[in-house]
Amino acid sequence: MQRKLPQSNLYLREEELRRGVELLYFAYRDFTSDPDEILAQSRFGRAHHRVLYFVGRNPGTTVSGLLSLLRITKQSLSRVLGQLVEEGYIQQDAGLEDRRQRLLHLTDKGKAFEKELFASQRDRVAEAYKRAGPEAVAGFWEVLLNIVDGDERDTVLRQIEK
Amino acid sequence: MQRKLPQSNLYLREEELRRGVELLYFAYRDFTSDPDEILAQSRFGRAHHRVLYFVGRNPGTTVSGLLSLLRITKQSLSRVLGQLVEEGYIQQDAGLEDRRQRLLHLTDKGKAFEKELFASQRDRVAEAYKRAGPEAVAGFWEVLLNIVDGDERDTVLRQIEK
DNA sequence: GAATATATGTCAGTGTTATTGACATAATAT
DNA sequence: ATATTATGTCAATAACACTGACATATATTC
Repeated sequence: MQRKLPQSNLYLREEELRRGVELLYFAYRDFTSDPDEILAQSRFGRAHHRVLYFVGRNPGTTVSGLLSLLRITKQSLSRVLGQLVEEGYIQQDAGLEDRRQRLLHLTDKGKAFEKELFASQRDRVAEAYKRAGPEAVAGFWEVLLNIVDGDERDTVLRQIEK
Repeated sequence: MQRKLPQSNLYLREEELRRGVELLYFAYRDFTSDPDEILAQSRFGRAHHRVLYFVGRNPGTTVSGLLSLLRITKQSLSRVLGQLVEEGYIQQDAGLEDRRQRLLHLTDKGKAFEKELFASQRDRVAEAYKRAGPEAVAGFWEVLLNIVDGDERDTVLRQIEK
């Protein structure tokens, strides 16, 4: 746990906080540029990537499951998901117990594309982990998890522990 | 430095990499939602926030300085910057040595607004730092810096050490 | 069985942020 | 004088998100 800082260290504290804000901005900017380059060659964008990614990680999830995980509207998802289904990246099956539901799965084509997109980020993150070392990586996870909304941490933990 | 993992740990490694990808996604999503809420009450968006932020951090920077830091096009910046100047958040002065340049500064109004926007993220990040502790924070910085493009790390370091 | 709720889909309109390409102006450098 | 640089601007386009309204099929409840 962090020791209480004396008041006189408020200036230093602000610098540390701005450092976090800025590193998050720059890291996220570069981290998303890898898949963006691949996506630019197709008619897909970042939103399609997110859907492919989370359907891949949660096979059999439903439309509303995706909606609450991604926190976008049904109309936004509908366009993106519709294109992915139409072009054969995602397969929809009627729910077994509740036939109103659409259970979502990646097709082989979808799996291959997701793998390619993930690989571009995997290499960057793996290299960063290697350079920073395992203890830094643990701190990286810890701080990021605490930046997530308090009432969403359980959802995120369930997701990353799959 | 990370020890070499045996081949049999490749599965674990992929889980660790996906954890980083997912935490970055969720943390960034919530981290940007704070200023977004404030911005939604004005006619400004996330792009305006970034310009306010980096002009505030680099008083006297030029248009091309901002362009290379933010990596957007002149046309995209032009619209956003123009609105901020017109509404009195940013002041432009002709360069002292090169009068073609526009040296950019926040006005008092701009400083106040930037402060309000930053406060919303500061509280979130400060709380996360406190919960995770100083060692985790150091790891958080280290990994994020290594996620940034190699050829941009110097630029980012110069920025965060201001 | 009828009424209500849920899961999903769809239509029309809007706004923000970004892009590219072309061209213009003013100031500096050669 | 000419070329280059820093900035600004116009027009067109695209991705991604939003709201509001309405439709359909299936489940649940009274």
